[in-house]
Amino acid sequence: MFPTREDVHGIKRLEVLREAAASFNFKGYHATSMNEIAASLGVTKAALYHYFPNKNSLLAACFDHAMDAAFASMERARKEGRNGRERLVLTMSYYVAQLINELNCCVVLMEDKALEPEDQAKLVRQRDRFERALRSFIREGIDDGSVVPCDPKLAVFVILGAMNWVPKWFKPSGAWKPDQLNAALAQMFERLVSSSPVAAMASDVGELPSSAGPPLSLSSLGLRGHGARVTKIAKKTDKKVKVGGRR
Amino acid sequence: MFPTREDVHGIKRLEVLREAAASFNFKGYHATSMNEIAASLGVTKAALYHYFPNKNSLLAACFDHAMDAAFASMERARKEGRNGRERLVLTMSYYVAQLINELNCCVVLMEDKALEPEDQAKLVRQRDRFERALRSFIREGIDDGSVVPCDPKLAVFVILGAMNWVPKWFKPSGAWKPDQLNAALAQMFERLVSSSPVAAMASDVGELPSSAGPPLSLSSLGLRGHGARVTKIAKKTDKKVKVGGRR
DNA sequence: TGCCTAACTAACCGGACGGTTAGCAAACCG
DNA sequence: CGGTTTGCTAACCGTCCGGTTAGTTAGGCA
Repeated sequence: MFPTREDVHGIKRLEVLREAAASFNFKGYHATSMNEIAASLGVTKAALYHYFPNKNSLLAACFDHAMDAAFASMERARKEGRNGRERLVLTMSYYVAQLINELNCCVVLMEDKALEPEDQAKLVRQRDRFERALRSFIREGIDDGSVVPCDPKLAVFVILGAMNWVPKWFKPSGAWKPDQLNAALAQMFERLVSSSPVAAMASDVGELPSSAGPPLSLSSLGLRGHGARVTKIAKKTDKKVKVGGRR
Repeated sequence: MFPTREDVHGIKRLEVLREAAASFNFKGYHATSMNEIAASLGVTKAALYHYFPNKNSLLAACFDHAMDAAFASMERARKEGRNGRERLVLTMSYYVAQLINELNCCVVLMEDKALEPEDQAKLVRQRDRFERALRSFIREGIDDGSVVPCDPKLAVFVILGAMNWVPKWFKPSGAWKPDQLNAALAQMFERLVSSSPVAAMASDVGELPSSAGPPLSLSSLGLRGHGARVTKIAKKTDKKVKVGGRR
């Protein structure tokens, strides 16, 4: 027996979650009806209630997933980054990569007010912990000289804002490939906080590596770039997809 | 007769709009009921329909207001800015200042999918025009040397993301005053795109000018900062308000 | 004073949506 | 094969919400 029954259940459950996450991201939680989610999956509304007890738990599961990805990314970045700045940028990079891969979209961090009080409290606790950790990366970076002196709270807000805005304009099926988005965002964040910002950035996201070597290796991100141009790599790759990356 | 009847009507209408904008911003459009808006204003739901034909037109009016502010800010910045970077940063600065003053909150640019098709089309047209103009500020800046070579589209997305995230953590009644927020954001954006980024930023937003001189003069923003620190100005001002600037 | 209109309320309507229930068909298990 | 569980559907229920309507109050104006 290849897939046991519980396996199938788990897989379908994840499929429901992905569809819900995509819809919540696209139209918003309250504007998405259970009927719509079900119809997108080719089932009826009642079927969804075999996998989630109610609509709100679906939203809570989205947030859970996102926060898990966030902390996993941070752990990985903590090990691999060699200073505060690298850890900060890598965290964001791994995070967006993971969310784009696992859910078909990326972030969901809006709509937190739609959660039940207990779920909301849990999310707030986790998110605060995450943001505090990001801020400490900044402080760490200021101390080790990799980050420019700045207000850590504000810097983190600006970066998170740019992150959470991504779903509004980026579609994995668009002209920019996920890896390019990722590299470009990292370059931006890098420049925002670096004590020695790069003197030039990719003048076209299409010029950034689409999937070169080990995903998101430090070198491919152009970290430690300083004066050297990082553009002109992988020129003219992946320009075929025409489905608009925007609207 | 001090206020004519039409004046009163207009004032009350604006009051309705402010309340609606605040609620939409805080809980989201679909999560806000007409009853709630009315109750916050001390009237009944039906009263609202004397000022707006339906709920959706309320949302459309919010977007209209925001886009008007955006274009007005851009026009002002176009005249006052001396190069592409200054025009870009000033646009954002004036924009957030105007929205915080007029509506009690700032931006609303999410929830565009909740608009009626025709309103949505109008918004999309306006927003595209605005974003294209911002991108051309970037290109202009790259040409005149004030902006680092980069992908204009991505840079604008990052900046807009940071802007539109502001309502999630900033409250005008919080510990950070609007002017401080404004100066700090400008400093961040400045650094993000400048061809010669400042070597250090305010390490605490509280250190930034709260309301010094003509609002948002270029000098007070630390534009053209380069190597000189702009912190330590107006130290220890406005630290009294205790209402949390977050949550 | 008396009329008219603007401003507002109380009560109601229809529809949509979250969630439930009953039942059916297939798969699993002895 | 027979009984039980699982996965799902069709139909339904209660509630909430956007919007309407009828009616009341108050101010402007002759």
